Amino acid sequence: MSASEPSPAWRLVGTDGDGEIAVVELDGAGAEISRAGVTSGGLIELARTHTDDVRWVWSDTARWYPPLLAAGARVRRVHDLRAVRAILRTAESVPESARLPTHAAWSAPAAWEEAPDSREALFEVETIAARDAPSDLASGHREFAAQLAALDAASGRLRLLAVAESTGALVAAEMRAAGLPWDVATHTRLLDETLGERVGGSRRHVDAAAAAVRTALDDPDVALDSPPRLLRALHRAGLAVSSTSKWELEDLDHPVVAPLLAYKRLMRLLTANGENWIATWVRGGRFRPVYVPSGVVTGRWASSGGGALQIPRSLRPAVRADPGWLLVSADVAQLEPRVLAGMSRDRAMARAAAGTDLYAGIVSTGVVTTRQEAKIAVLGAMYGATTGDSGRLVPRLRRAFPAAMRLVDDAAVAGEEGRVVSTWLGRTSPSAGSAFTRSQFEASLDETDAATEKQARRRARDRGRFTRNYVVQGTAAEWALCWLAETRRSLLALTAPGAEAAASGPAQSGAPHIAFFLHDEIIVHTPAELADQVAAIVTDAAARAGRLMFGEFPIDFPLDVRIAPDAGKP
DNA sequence: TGTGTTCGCGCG
DNA sequence: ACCGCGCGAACACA
Repeated sequence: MSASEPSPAWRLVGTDGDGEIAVVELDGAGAEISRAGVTSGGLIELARTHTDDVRWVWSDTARWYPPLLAAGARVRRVHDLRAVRAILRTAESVPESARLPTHAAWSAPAAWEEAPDSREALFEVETIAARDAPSDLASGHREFAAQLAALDAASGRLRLLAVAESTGALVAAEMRAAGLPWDVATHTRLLDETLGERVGGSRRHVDAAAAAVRTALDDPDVALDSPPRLLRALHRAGLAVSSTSKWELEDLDHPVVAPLLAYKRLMRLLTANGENWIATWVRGGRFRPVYVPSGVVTGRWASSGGGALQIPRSLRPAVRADPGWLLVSADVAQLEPRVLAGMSRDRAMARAAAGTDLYAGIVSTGVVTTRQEAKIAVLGAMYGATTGDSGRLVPRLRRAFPAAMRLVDDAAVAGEEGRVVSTWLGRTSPSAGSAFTRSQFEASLDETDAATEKQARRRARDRGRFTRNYVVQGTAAEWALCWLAETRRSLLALTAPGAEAAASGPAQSGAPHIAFFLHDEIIVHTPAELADQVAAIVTDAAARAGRLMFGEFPIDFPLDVRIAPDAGKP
């Protein structure tokens, strides 16, 4: 948010009264400097030639950016009105006086206001909001002015979040346009190795596992794909299980266990990522999912189509660079406890995180004796575990890292009491739903019964675990967004010192591009000769993200970086 | 025949 | 059992 300058600070694009595209240059305060109508070709030309630091403003990146990308044009910086509005509408750090006005066209439908505890309603609203974000100039200008005022009145951290969120929207569109390089031959080979070769309409190893299950159960007709019928078959065989789930079967000592688990594993791969998946989702050597930035309430990304965020690790070798290109794969170890240390300013925890292995660092403080115990304790602290090994170990963590634990414990109490919580940069959790509120009210009445009280306590605990995890998962998502944005910025600077290079799309110009992003992991597809520089950029971006988020507080974000033709892990 | 729910499992 | 997701298959029901 720069001060008023003679040159334009913002470039608002939208449609005019006739549905034609117009571009308005705005000064730092958001006041109009000039206005011009353009054709769609003219807009592309504008994006190609204007590689300055003027920030584009538009209603929705998913609406405006794909055509530019298809024409090989990219923009450097953007303010995405839809994405920023979603943050500002609920952010606690925006004072009441600066809250966004409810414009009919932007606001959520009544269904959402009335049923805030319905995940389905939320999904509907987000879908409608994305489709219906008004793209006309007048709405955009009015909305932008309101957002600038709200951001001015909010914290600097929320302004950082608005920028990071908008940049994330750019990356999501760019990743879809570029696609993830996917080698069908490798994928097919992995399927053949794991599932066995095709026999008729089936697979050899799948058939063998199914036959072994039927033998072990002495039941030639057992239905393996129907949980209820399989459960009855297990009961007939004398197995005392309440479900057919993997974790329950693992503990049993019975000859059916091994082949049944194998069958489940193979069938999962076949149905989720078999030939059908390849035929549906891979075209021209690229997997192109739709990424949905902030599709998760915590601010994490979601995806739509092809299960982009659930690609099994066993198929990672099918992510394969083009000839002459390489993949730089980087992920950060134990991201969530590291951001917890940063946001709680817990110096003891930061010291434990100083090496590359936070869990080993915790062991060396003496609070637990093994790495596995450290891991279970930390995950339990962030998820709100109360029972088992995890619940038993958490109190030790509370003594060793009081500041960190107080932060998550406070978040849990807030949730149990029906309050909202916010991430480090200021994304605020959804408010308690009507079912929660009604339940707590009914339990508070004099004539309440034990069942109602029990139900209310359970709902309170459930919401407490959600808000406890929200602050950590959401802040981790913010760190990752900063990392992504810093990586993108440096990659652009690496290959686009002049206007010409920036004018070309990534694949056409031979420039490195972000090909995949998954919570705490980035994959860059790059010409081989630039791979070392890209690895340095990704590493440096992680350090920058840490400073953007937590200033000089000494918390490390060490990366595992791998340069290879494929994205498999050795 | 189509629609919505539940289970189970992949990812972090 | 302790957070957040997407997706496919089976199934209940219209």
